[in-house]
Amino acid sequence: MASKQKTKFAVLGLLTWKPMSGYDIKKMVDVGLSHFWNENYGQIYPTLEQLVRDGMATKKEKRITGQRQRFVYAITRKGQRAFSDWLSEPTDAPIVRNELQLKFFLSCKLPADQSVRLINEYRAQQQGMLDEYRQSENVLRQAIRDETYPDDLSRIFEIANSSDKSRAVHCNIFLLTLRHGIHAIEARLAWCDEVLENLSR
Amino acid sequence: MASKQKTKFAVLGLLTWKPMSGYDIKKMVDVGLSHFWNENYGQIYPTLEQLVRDGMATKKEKRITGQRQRFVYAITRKGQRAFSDWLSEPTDAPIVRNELQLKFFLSCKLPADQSVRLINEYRAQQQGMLDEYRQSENVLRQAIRDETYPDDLSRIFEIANSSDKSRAVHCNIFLLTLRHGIHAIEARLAWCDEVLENLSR
DNA sequence: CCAGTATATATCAAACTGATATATCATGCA
DNA sequence: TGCATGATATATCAGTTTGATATATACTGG
Repeated sequence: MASKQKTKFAVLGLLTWKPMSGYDIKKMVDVGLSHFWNENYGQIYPTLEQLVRDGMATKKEKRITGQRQRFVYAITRKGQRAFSDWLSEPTDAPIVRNELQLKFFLSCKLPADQSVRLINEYRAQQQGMLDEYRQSENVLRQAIRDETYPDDLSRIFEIANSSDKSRAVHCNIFLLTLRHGIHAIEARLAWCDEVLENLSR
Repeated sequence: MASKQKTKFAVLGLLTWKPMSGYDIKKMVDVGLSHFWNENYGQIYPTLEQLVRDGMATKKEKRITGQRQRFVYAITRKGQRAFSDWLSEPTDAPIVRNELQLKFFLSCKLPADQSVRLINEYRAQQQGMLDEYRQSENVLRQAIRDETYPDDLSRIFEIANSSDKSRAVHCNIFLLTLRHGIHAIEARLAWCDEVLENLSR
């Protein structure tokens, strides 16, 4: 198999922001990238080891007194080059796995109320996600406008960086990618309405 | 591990339409479900065997003279029940892996023209897909309106079913799920414009 | 009659997933 | 003070999934 190893570049990319531990990386992905990406420990830790072996990252134990053992990884020049090369390579089209679409598609021979039920559940699920995203959006917009970084965000930025200027940049990129997620959900909701109308005819 | 085995239900669901071979199933997924699902032979053939072992499908060799060996699988009562049960179970939220979003996110510290280049490429890629989808949409809409099924579609429906009434139902479900894909792409294009505007400020 | 393509089944190493095991430190509260 | 709960942190692994490839037959046009 040709292998894609996107994880490698995701990790490398995050390390260009600042040195991190495997745990930090996981949290970063879960908090900030979850609507378009995911990684898991089973992938992160071996990748980190591999990066060290390939000379793309260095591993250092950071034991702050009275704190748990931490291994912090930093990107090397070679790693930066590999990351940069990857950015210029052709980008795969988005990959989607939508279980609802599958169920809906496969139910077309069944009574219509079955399909309506599926759509209504999907609608509710997506609306719930939209509410959450909108809340995050408001927090981010306010932070950017006021140049203040409330507790909700401090956690993320503690990891991501320190300086106020970096915070602004980070807030902005979080907001921009979140907007992608919001657009995607709104599209799904619009589709639900369209289908519901089609089914009621 | 708890195992998901969605493939099992995807296969079962397609077999509720009509008996098919592994090859048929793969083609069906590639042609009609590709914008929200994918399966591969490495998953389909073992799943088919497993379904037979579990008494959820039957395997029959259909050797039409002068044609290649074919194993056609049909769903059993037990299989139908399993499929029906799955439909009622909670549905996973859509899973997305968007490499462009990842690159864009990770590039926020680099010069803005890098980001602009990424977005422009994404835009072009998505616009290309939209053109294809729109073309399929037109074919499907025309087929439904005129109750005629042109060559483009005959291939799909040869697999999917025979009667004209079933064709209409199939055309409709293909159209409805295709609409989901179109909404999704339009949302991505709208996001591109939004970001481009943000970056130029 | 031959090359290229479509049909069709099958397999496998490599990669990925999600859950779990282990351990340390912080916090509140009874 | 002790003790449950939760956050921090690293690590592993069985079970799943992926994508590529091997094999073979039939069809199609030049």
